[in-house]
Amino acid sequence: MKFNTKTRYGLRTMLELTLNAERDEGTLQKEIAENQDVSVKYLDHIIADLKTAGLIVNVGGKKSGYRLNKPAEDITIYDIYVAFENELVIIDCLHLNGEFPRKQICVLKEYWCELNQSIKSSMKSKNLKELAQKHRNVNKYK
Amino acid sequence: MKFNTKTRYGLRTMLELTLNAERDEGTLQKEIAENQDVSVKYLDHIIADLKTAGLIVNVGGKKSGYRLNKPAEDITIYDIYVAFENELVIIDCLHLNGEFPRKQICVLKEYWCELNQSIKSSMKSKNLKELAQKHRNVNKYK
DNA sequence: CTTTTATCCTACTAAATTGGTAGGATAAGT
DNA sequence: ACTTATCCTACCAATTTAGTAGGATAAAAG
Repeated sequence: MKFNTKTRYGLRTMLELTLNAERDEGTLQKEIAENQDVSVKYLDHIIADLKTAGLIVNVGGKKSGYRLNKPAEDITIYDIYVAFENELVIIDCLHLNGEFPRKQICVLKEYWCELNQSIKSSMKSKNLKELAQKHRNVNKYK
Repeated sequence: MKFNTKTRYGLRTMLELTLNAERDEGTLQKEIAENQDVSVKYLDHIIADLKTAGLIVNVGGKKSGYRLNKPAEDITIYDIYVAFENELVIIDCLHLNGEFPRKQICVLKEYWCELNQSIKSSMKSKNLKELAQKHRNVNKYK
């Protein structure tokens, strides 16, 4: 029961882009790799996933680099999670409908469903803007 | 981000023992295996873990079999989870204190911590007695 | 007291997943 | 023309998962 490193690095990447959002240039892959202490090569995959999910874009030309593809307050932790995994499904059989072969399955399946929903909504309730604000606040006097 | 099958089978096993708690005999491994559609051999591991965790006991003698080792309302989903895994730690570095090498780590770590706590307390807030009652209620008129 | 049956315990394993690295093609800026 | 950044596909070692297998032990039944 763990989140994978892609999601974690992906979240860091997204937060970095959010913090850089106001500045003139976009953010280069190399820059992110250095700040987040991950190889450029591995970041390749992470950025590819974030792009595919439509969360970031690479604006070319002068002052090129990656930028968020929508306002930071419209990107939740769950959006970032889903960029790397499928929708959150904490036990495999959760999507199955219809027959319940085992006598206890109903009530337990219901429980897993509730937990699944609860985790999902926790992740949906936090967006990048909040995180960035909090970060700025924490680092204000340093 | 999934719960493993041991935890799922373990929970089913525990619920079955709860539902059988009032009857005279304990519950045999074989019986559980049949009801839960899992091999006796695999159940071996599951039961071993539950025993090690102190959640069940095997009472010998006449009317032998497994029983809960404490009242059903004192056993939570989280207790069962912990019988199969360690304490819930959704990202590896969560326990680290002290240095934060990356500039964003503070606020993100804080977020992961909160999520971790929230999942934990969801799991702690549901106990076997509630599940069993709900189950009985659902199956009342069948 | 022998046989059967249930539990206990250790070892093994095939398949899937994770966390990357490697190589090169492509494109674009200088 | 050269360099640098991105894009894209393939590969891989280590770990985890979801079991099976074999046999020792204990205890109940006949």
